Amino acid sequence: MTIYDELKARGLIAQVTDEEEIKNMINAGKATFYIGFDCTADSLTAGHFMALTLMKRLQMAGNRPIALIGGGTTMIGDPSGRTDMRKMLTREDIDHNAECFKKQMERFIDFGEGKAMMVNNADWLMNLNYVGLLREVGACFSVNNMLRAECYKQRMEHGLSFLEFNYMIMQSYDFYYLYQHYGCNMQFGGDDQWSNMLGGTELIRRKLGKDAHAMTITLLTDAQGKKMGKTAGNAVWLDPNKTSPFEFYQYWRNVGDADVLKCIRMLTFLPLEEIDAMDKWEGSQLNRAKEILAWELTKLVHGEEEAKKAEAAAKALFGGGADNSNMPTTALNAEDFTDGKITVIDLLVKAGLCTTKSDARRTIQQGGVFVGDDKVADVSIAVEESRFDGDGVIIRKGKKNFHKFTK
RNA sequence: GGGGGAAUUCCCGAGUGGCCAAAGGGGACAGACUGUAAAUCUGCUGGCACCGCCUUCGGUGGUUCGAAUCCACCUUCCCCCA
Repeated sequence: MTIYDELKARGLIAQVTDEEEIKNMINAGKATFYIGFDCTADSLTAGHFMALTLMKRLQMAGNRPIALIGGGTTMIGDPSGRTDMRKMLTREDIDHNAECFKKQMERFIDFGEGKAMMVNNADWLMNLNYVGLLREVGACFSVNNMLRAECYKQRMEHGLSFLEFNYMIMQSYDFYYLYQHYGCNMQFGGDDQWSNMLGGTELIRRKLGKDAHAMTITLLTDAQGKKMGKTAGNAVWLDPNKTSPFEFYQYWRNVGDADVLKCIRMLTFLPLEEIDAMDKWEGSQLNRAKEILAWELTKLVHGEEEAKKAEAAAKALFGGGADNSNMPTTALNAEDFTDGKITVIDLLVKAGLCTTKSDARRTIQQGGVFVGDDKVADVSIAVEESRFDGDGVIIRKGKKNFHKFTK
């Protein structure tokens, strides 16, 4: 099976500029393509992960990826699909974030000799001269067309600043620049980037009279149409310090029935035949598919060692096993106790299971807290210091949140 | 440049002098039912020393016994005219 057919079979392709051209190019391993990543935070997210896997798939097929870190474009802020303006980041923050991105990508993509490269658009965008840029590319953009672009739609209702309006031009310039300096003939990106990407192919055509191509990746959405890779508004991070491997594993272990196969297909490297076989699974059988999904992704992102631990911890908690050695754990010391005791409320807050004492109190009142196997019946209950000896005490909030305390 | 309007708790959005920690919806969280799923139902959703107290309604000052509500100035945004 060719790489293009595989991408298609996995449901990864959303839109393409010229299917035949693109198919031939990537199947032959002739493409030098780029994907841009704006560094708005200090870690990549599950959303970026899909782009990285695509990069890897194409790399394995012999194509040459360019990972573009958006040190320059992040100074502007992409308005695509957003209802409000992004917070302005300082140059220092952006540089720091770019550095973090770089480290995470290196673990995933082989940047060895001639295999792939990484560039930062701050290197060329930051030195642009306003009038010079306007004269160079300004005439190639039609404001009429730009205002019609899908990516600005939402912003036309709430207001779009001139700063952000220029984002498309910056991204187009990137493509134009990479085409000339690195022979980059294709751009990939999330489907929300489509209009920005076309800006680039258009610019290349007008300035250089050459064809460059663009292809977007299907956005990973759940059955309700919501973007996946987020919990309660927070991203699922690839940085283990921001989202622990266990939490990461649990996120995928908990996806809805309707979404498991789609996720496996789009995100893992399992052979398609194997996935097609799973397609027949139904009902509680799908739990097995969820385990596979969580295992595969955790392994890819955090390594086999961490994936094993996360899986073992999950089995211990939900499957009744005894191994709880990998549970998030906090060690208490003498100051934490008053009169040889510590209240359950304090434990909940300390563990981060509850954000405030009021939150902890409420959760207890609703019967959602357990110490060991015992339901906490009253908000004033405290735990004796001696119980923390040995294996420690496991405190649970709701069905899925655990924390172990030791001394 | 001129005129009009808006800013409320995680989000949307009611609230025009005391009955406001602030309606309603969404989301989140907890309970029941389950398969660590979905749907559904119930509870809950500022903080704390929790029958009480404290801090919030873009910002700063003011009027008043009392302000999310009135006044002044400021900031940001939207709309119309140029």
